[in-house]
Amino acid sequence: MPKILEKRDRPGVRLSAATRRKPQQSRARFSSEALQEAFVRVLLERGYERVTVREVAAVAGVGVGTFYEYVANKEALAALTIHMCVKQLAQALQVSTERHRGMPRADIATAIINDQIDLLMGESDKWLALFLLERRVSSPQAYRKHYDQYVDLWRQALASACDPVAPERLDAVARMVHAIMYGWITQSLMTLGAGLDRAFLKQEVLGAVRAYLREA
Amino acid sequence: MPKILEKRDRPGVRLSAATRRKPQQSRARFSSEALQEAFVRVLLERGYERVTVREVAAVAGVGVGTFYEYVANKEALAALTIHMCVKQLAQALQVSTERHRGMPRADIATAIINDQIDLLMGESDKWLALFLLERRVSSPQAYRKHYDQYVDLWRQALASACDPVAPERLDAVARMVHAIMYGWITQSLMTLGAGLDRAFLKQEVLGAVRAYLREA
Amino acid sequence: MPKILEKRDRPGVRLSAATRRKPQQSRARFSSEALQEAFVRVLLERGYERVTVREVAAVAGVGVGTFYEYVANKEALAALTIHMCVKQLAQALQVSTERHRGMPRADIATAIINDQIDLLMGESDKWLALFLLERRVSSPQAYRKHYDQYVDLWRQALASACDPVAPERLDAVARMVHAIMYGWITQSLMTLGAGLDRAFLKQEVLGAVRAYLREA
Amino acid sequence: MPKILEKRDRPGVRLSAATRRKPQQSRARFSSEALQEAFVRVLLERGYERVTVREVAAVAGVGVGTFYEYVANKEALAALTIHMCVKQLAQALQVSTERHRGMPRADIATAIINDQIDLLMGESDKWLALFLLERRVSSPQAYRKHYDQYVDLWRQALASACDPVAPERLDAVARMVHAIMYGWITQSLMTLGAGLDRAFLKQEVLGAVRAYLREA
DNA sequence: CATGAATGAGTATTCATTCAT
DNA sequence: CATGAATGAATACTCATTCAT
Repeated sequence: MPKILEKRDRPGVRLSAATRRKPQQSRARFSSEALQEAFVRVLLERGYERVTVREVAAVAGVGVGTFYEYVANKEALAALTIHMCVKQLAQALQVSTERHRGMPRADIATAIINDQIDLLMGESDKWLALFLLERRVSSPQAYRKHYDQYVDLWRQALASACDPVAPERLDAVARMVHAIMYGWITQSLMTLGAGLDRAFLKQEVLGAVRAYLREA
Repeated sequence: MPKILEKRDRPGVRLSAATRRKPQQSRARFSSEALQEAFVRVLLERGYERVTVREVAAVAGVGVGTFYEYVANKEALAALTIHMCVKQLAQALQVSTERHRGMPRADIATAIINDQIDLLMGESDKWLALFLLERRVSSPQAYRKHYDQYVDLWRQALASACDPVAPERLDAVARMVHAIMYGWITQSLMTLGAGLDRAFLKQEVLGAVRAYLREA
Repeated sequence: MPKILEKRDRPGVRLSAATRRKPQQSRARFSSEALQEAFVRVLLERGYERVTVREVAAVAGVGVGTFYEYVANKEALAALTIHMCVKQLAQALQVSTERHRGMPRADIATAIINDQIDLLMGESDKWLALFLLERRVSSPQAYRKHYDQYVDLWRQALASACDPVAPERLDAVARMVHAIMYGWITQSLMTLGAGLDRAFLKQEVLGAVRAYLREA
Repeated sequence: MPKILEKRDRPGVRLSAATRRKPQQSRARFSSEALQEAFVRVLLERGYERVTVREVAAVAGVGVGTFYEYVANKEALAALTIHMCVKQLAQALQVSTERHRGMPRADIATAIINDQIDLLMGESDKWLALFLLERRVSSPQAYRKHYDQYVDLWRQALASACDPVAPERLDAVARMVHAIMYGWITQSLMTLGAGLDRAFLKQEVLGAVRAYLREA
């Protein structure tokens, strides 16, 4: 593409050359993952509005065409990225749940909450960006899908306790526990920033959830 | 010199003629309000992405130029619309708060929650659309601004009870109560739709908040 | 016009309030002149592209409607402004010409050139702006009209000398003298800026014109 | 996903179909040149104000996107077009200059002037359009850049004569010779139209320049 | 499999101009 | 005679996506 006149730096290819993978470098095997990573990187740098397919591809070290070889489109990559992260988190919590099977519901909840907050706050920047992203792009349907997954997690957890919640209350209680937990974390992240204190986060939400469960 | 070029029905203005105000109809006095209303109407019909300035203006019964006479741009109208609704709601709750000054904190909380849910669910379609809109367009800064307003409301409410929360806990408790309330409502609205049962909503969240306040 | 949200400073109304005439202030009598002055002021401040009718009207201390009461449109005001300045200059030179009637052509030319350069360089900023403006807006027709006026001036001057140019050469010589003079001044103004040395300007062009006339 | 919405002939693309290149026709290699050519064509047809990116692209046989792939924007294309033409002309004159090195300054000047007028008047329509265009769009900076290039040409030419201009006068003389030449040609073109007589143009300006050089 | 040049639909925004008061 | 609120035509530009190589 022989440019004659220097165009002011074109939007969409603004990332410093240093951050782009060299073309031809080993990518191939997991281009989808590479694209997700690249997406998160660019997302953190610019915010969703400014993310361009060109730049994500460049950062991932592939051509634009290759981008579409692995991902249906930009929105799909956003959804996929969110989905994979959320799924990974849910799986980790699943393990946590199973390890505490048979214990009192308060202890199970405590464990899940501690684990979740540790997991999220360990990469708080990334998770904040993901929450923000989800707000922007996620449809209510997609939102609901993820949401139900977590509610289900709580349902299982609360049912597996030695002092299980009454079956007819299980659904509502699981929803509420998740609402408290998820609401508290996302809202705190958004209003207090990614740098907030992990201990504070835990202590407060544990207080609320334990109080609720005690009376549920 | 306004050209009278024949304009076959232009793409981008797809709203049925019936829904547009006749031009020259009484406007002028409250164009900003008219634009906000029109915005919500179009938002409900199409979703934010599909909202065009042209259509909002047409529905409001004004010209595009007039749109920009009253609103800086589309995004600003979205922000303004959210802002006005949220403000109105907060003011209504403020009144509610003041009416219950001096009563036990549980009663105050109950009143606020009941009022808020009634207010929201009375126009649940609109509020769902607004929540969705806020998710898409609101910056963390704007989010925080609204958020803090509500936290403040709770702070005042909890401080005005005959059994007030300990001052050193007031902030954290206010945040948590709002997190539970706001998380529960928005998440329920988004996952269960605008048609959900008002009584269920109230009963569950009252249970949680009261339990929390009892131990706070 | 009740604005609810502060719009970032609207384009078109950017001039500091101090520079605007108070409305209702004595204008009336010479609105057209006031508009021309205002136009030049705004032109100098912003460049033609950025001149808006709104601002010119504001600076002139009249309403937009009044602008159109006195001037057909923006372009017409530009043309009028140029026209009036050029005309005034030509008239001044006319006087100069007549004062030197009957003298040798070299002396007449010297006088005209000296006068013209003094006149232009006395307000070099304004004239540079006007040249620039003319370049941007003037049609070849309008250009030609002004041009011919000056050629005519030279024709009269050269014919009125005690050693007049041969009648069959008069036209061509007048054109050329004006071409040299006008080309030299405008090109120097544009490439060397409004701050250039008046003496240098005179000396060089006098040398060229005198040499030419000697052989014409 | 390019929507295949039926597009009745769109307003804003008014060029007769016959003049548009077939899409998919050989382009690619010289899109920038194709765009410049197309630009000149449309310029001649409509005048700068009426030139639209859409039409230039259509005439060049490329899509709008491709336009922006090769050119930053409309104004940049105008500047580029002027720049390339001026540069080409200057190069041709450079050659002419070098061929006459060592000859008397009058002969060198004569050669350059003859060549330049032949070159310009060979495509007088195009050059008139370009002069007009430059008037409209060129910044004083861009103007100066081109101007200095020509002055430099004259400086070299006058210095390479067997009867060179005194070094301390070289600059001023080069400026003046160019001013006479350039002023005469552009002003004649603009006031007398593209159809003027080449011989007349040459004869007059040669007379003036030779007279000047004789005394310089 | 990878590429990236070419594509064009789609929309926000400006500002000169009008005309009811 | 003056006003300025209302108007809407008109156009540049972006960037996701395709498909020939």
